[in-house]
Amino acid sequence: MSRKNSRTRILDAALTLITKRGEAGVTMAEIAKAARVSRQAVYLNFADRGDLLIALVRYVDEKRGLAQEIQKIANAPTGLEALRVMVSVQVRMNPGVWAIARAMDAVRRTDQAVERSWLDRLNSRLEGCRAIVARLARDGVLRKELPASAAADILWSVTSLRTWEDLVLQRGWTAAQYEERIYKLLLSTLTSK
Amino acid sequence: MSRKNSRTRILDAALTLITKRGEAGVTMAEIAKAARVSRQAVYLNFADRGDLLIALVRYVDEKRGLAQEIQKIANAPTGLEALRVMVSVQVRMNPGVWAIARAMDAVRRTDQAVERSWLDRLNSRLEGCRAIVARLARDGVLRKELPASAAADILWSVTSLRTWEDLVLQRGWTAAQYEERIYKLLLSTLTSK
DNA sequence: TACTTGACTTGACATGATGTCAAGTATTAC
DNA sequence: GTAATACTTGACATCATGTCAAGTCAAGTA
Repeated sequence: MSRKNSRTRILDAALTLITKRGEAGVTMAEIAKAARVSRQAVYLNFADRGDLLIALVRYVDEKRGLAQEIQKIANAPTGLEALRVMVSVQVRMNPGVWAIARAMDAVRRTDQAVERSWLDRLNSRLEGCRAIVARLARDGVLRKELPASAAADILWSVTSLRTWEDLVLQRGWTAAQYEERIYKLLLSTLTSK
Repeated sequence: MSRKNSRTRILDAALTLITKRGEAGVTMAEIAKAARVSRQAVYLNFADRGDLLIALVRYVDEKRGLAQEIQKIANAPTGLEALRVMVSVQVRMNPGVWAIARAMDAVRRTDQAVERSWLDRLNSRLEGCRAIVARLARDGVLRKELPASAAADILWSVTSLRTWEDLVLQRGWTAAQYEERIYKLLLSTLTSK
């Protein structure tokens, strides 16, 4: 068994456990057991809990093809189309990602490295939002009285995982409802009709 | 020293520590020390960590006069005014409340009682949102194509502590900017101009 | 064939937080 | 003067994290 095999087995096990049990009380020992590996093997592959989580996010991104999905947004013909595609990408990605995001959020207060990784992702999402707002502005559909930075912040916040969690997981919106209503919200908030 | 004194001293100490240090790694021993009380006194007054947190939210609500603030919303002359007052109440209350909310959110996954208390508050806020939406509908300003339940969900999500945290704490919006922009967002999303 | 190396296992250990228990002390209330 | 109340002190069990040392086992190399 090569190290690589162990490593991905551990990642898969962690992913399954955290996704299924909502992050709470998933212990390193349980992850090791689920990966059919000794607890110490986990520490040989990952420095600590935070390190495992950071690796896990990357792993999930890759597994789900995040990069390609983001490309789809950039490839949209217009700013408005980009907006629509962004919401639709979210709808597809979030169900598989939110549990790991919760887990990171829980640890980041006590783990510098996790906090950095968290802020990294946060910033790159914000960059994406700025790009879309810039396109809206170029297309001349951005509300005149709204500063671009504020528009990007709003887009970023409204399309956050947290909002999705609130509306879909808590309030029971279907994916289709979320997609349509959030798009409309963004339309009426960010654009002039 | 009566029990009541110890109890409020503990609550004040916990409030200060959690508010200052952002909830992470605030230990029962630290709280006890800050309250100049033995660690066991904490367990005599509160069953466990979760119980302390639950008591803490109530304590903060009372201290900050949450009930009166909510009354102000109900007293607003129109639905649109209620909406505005709601946002303004939020701006004033959130800074003193968010740290405790974070702490509860962190524990609720592993603590049934905390989860119940969390859902309680969540539901009562949702009720408040429904009431405002009902007033908007009665005033005839609610968007026709938007179901009241969806409107309430959106209002609830947009005015959540999380959104406030994102925009004010993370993105650095001032209180005034938050108040104005969120009100406008709600206006353009929920009402027909 | 013997030797080394890499990847892992086993089991022990230190640390730190939570929550519990038993026994003692001081203040108040009757 | 006694009993109850509200603590304090100190010990203890439990559990998760992370570390360490020694051993196994298969593959590649001399």
